Amino acid sequence: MEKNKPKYNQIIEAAVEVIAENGFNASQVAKIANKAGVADGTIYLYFKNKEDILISVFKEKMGEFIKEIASSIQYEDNAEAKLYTLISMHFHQLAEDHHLAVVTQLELRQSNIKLRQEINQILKPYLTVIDDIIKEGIEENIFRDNLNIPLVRQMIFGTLDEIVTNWVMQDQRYELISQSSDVHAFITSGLSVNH
Amino acid sequence: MEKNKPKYNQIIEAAVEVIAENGFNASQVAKIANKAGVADGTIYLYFKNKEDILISVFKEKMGEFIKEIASSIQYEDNAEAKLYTLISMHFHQLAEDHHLAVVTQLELRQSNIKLRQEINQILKPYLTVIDDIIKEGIEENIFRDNLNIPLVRQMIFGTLDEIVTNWVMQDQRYELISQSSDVHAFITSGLSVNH
Amino acid sequence: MEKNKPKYNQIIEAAVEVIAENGFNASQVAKIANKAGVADGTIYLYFKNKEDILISVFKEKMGEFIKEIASSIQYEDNAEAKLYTLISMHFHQLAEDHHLAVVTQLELRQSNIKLRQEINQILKPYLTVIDDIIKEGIEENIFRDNLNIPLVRQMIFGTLDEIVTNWVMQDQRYELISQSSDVHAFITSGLSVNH
Amino acid sequence: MEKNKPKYNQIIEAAVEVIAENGFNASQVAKIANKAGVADGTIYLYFKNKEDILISVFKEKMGEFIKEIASSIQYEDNAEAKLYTLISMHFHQLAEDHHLAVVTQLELRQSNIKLRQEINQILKPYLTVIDDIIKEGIEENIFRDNLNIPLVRQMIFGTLDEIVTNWVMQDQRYELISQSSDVHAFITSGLSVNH
DNA sequence: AATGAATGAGCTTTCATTCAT
DNA sequence: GATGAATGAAAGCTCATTCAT
Repeated sequence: MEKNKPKYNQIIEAAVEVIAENGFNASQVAKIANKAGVADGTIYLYFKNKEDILISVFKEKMGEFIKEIASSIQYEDNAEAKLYTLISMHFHQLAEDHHLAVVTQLELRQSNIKLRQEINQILKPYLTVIDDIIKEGIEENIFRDNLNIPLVRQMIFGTLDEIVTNWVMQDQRYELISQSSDVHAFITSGLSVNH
Repeated sequence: MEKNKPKYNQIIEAAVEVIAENGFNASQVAKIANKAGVADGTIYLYFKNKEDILISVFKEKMGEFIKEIASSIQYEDNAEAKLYTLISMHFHQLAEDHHLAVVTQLELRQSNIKLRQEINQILKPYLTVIDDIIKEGIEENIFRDNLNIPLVRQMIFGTLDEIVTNWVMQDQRYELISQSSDVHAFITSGLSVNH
Repeated sequence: MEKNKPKYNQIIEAAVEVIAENGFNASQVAKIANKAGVADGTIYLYFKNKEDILISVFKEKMGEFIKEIASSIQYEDNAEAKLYTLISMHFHQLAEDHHLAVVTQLELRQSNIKLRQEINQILKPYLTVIDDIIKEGIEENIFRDNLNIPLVRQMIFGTLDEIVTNWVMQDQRYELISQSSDVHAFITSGLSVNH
Repeated sequence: MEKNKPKYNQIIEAAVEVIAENGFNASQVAKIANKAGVADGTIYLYFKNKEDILISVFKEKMGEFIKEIASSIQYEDNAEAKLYTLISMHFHQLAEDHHLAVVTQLELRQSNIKLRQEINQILKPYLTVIDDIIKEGIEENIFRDNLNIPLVRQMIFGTLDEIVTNWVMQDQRYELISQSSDVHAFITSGLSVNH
């Protein structure tokens, strides 16, 4: 897969749009090809099959998503600040890109188990970022040192994910980003050492 | 929909098994009919279409799920105890029913948006139960009084849901129920007044 | 495969016609279904897949072909007479059924190796009939007793098959059946004890 | 068709190998180009289309095949000896070249009628060689003078062809060349005057 | 002459749903 | 009410061929 070829990116972008507009099951390869301005067969020069398009969409988009967050938090100097940045950037990036939000929160969940496991692999670096913040908080003596890290990570990710999914399912009728503070307060309360 | 007819329940039970065993996409109406011991056409005497089977499955199973929890928490006498019971029963019921856990956490998510919105409607009573616990906690002066209730509810539900989904996707290789205390501690720390 | 259902036979007959008219490669399932007067999907109630149609066509037709020959030769009372009947009936049956001749001599040869091996299995009973005639001729002291039976059988079958194929490929412009005597003379000369 | 260019022959040789290894239907132009070490498009500088490659393969290979036989028999001084040489060389050449045997006996038969008619044209010189032997045998008073020459030629060619095809389809598990004597004996008995 | 990226027509098979019995 | 044979629309993928470079 030659990712620097322009057609590769055309197809990825077209796929995001088509999936967001038509839903996962109604996203025929022909529709994606048409929106990308290439022939059906061209898709198969860049992707192994339809599933490969979907995985690649998620990989590319999630890669950018994580990179943005990772590069933003590196300048924050404690775990609480990093967590706040992670939460607000998580909300921010999805609030900014309507298609992406629909695709990640709703459409990609409709894939089969095998595909979801691949998606989980792609998510791992993000989960590692969360883990690292928790560990740093423990070292900084901000968070309790008896935390079950995988469990805490699931709680954090589950919270963020559910909030975004709800927001998307309610047609994004309310302000997502402004909830960052409340969410951050909730999570840090749950993790903090009792002073 | 004549729900007291025995065939209705046969079909519902068959559907849960077939979906759990074959996955959402490979759950043909013919397979469900076969497992239920009825003819394909008979399905359509009890359900409008395939989607209606799935919604009904979720409605029936979720109804029982919520009823169990609601009846258990009514005897607890404060919000923290109720929350603990809700968490442990949530985990308990899904840990006990392997098929149900797979169907609710993985398979039903593969449905389209329209179906998922119907599922969300069915979930509402459960979310109301959570809301009521939060409100009670505020009244009892156990939880802070400035909580954004819908947001808190999303965080609680998101946390529980993500933890169960993770557990199912890892083939239920670890003990789910024993995590109740940690999860309860995390959530109540996030909500409590005194820290 | 329920062979007494009328649709099964409709499809077999339609398949022979469609293959004879359009050739093997241009014989779409849709064309066969159309000619048989059934829906495309109905084909798959009676046949596993397209290849199964072709094998079944050959099996059914070859079954009749062999049965006719076998029942005709049983009343002949020596190997030479039996061989003559076999030759003339072989020619006769294919000369009578234009579609069948095209399908067996030309179209079915275009199948892949796997299919051809299945076809060879179906042919076996016919080859056994030939073998039995040779053996009988040896016992009757009409044919030489040092014959390599598999080789002789291949020579007989190869001769008949090539003659029919030539006749079909030349658009059946000459009389096939009338060649029976010459062919019979050639073969028996090759097999006879030298008197 | 510039047949003396090296790429022409590279493509022909590659085609024989690819067809023998993959079967007729799985022999994509791209595979042949790849094995020949040329670009897909280059194929079309030397051949009109895919069918033209196949016809050319047969033409080239059959040309050599016939030339070998024709030059060998010219030194034999009677029809019986010539026939023996023809039979043994027919077997010998195919037994020596595994790929060629598979391609001529199995794979090229899977082509459509039009292609097979072209192949038949290419075979004509070989059939003429057989005809000439028969005529010579009649003149030499070795063979009967009332022979139907085209029919006899079909019987001879059909016999040889069927024997080779059988041998190829049985994975060449037995010795082909050693059958020459039996086959020769069978055929000459069928043709000879004196019995 | 040579390349190889791009094209797009073409076809088997599945399965939710119907309806005559 | 119950059946299950029949329906037919729908879509992913392949591959021979082209043509701009």
